[in-house]
Amino acid sequence: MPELPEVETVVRDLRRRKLAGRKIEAVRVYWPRTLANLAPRRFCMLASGSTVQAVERYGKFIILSLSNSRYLLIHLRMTGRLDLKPHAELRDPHEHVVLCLDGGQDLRFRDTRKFGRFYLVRDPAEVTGKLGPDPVRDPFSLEMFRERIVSRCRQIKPLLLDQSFLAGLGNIYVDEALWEAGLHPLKRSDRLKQTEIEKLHRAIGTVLEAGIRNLGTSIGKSAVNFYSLGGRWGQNQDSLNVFRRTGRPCPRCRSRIIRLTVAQRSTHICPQCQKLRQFLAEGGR
DNA sequence: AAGAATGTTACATG
DNA sequence: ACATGTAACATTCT
Repeated sequence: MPELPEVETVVRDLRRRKLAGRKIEAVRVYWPRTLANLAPRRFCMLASGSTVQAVERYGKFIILSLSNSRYLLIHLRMTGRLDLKPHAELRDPHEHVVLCLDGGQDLRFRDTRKFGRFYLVRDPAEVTGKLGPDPVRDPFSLEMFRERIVSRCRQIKPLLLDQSFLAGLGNIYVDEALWEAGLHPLKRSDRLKQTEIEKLHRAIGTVLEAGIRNLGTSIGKSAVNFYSLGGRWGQNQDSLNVFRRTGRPCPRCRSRIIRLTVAQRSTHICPQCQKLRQFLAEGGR
């Protein structure tokens, strides 16, 4: 269930495994709905015979540029994974799309919940065009961030999860960034003070960089977990401060972490460090 | 055994 | 138009 750092980890692994330069010789589709914009026939026709030229990322999308001047955008959604395996290896029942590459390897897309999507397009902007800035790829200036925050009147957590506002954050890193910044997830964006916006801006950079450095967050085992290529998992779970740590002490003040639901998502906060109405706790005025 | 799971979107309502 | 809430997608795990 990858967010920006997990997707970045997959992209780096694909580069390291030299996906660029390989030719797609054939395509097998076992779950057609994975293909978001094309029927399997057309997808196979267009993808087969082209060579992967580069592997990029925007937000949570993996972008493969192909030699036929088309782009394959892959979104892993909740349980999508990519793997490079020998062509001869038996297909896992959850592998829904297989790209057969030259050299005898397959790029296989495995996705238990089947939410992941492939887009094959002429222009990646057809897919990424409505996304907000990517805080790692784009220059992520405080000024621009402040402008975007203040021009909306929304609860801060759902706003940060909104990919058209900012591309790449998901449930884990939003909870972590809000804790880092000391902000309650229901705080309204237009009521954030300059210092709070600065803290949040810095916190987003910090948690994403840590996630990337730690090769992603892998909580638990089995299908409900993040794995990069070759089934390798990340280390960021050991650095989480609040996410799925209900009842454990806040690393900053030792209060017990609590769990609430915000925008249909489980949300973890320190009730002491992340107060909704700080002026009440500080004794009024 | 109901509820939750690291995501997105369509639809409804205010 | 904008904000918010709900259901749906599909499967596995707790």
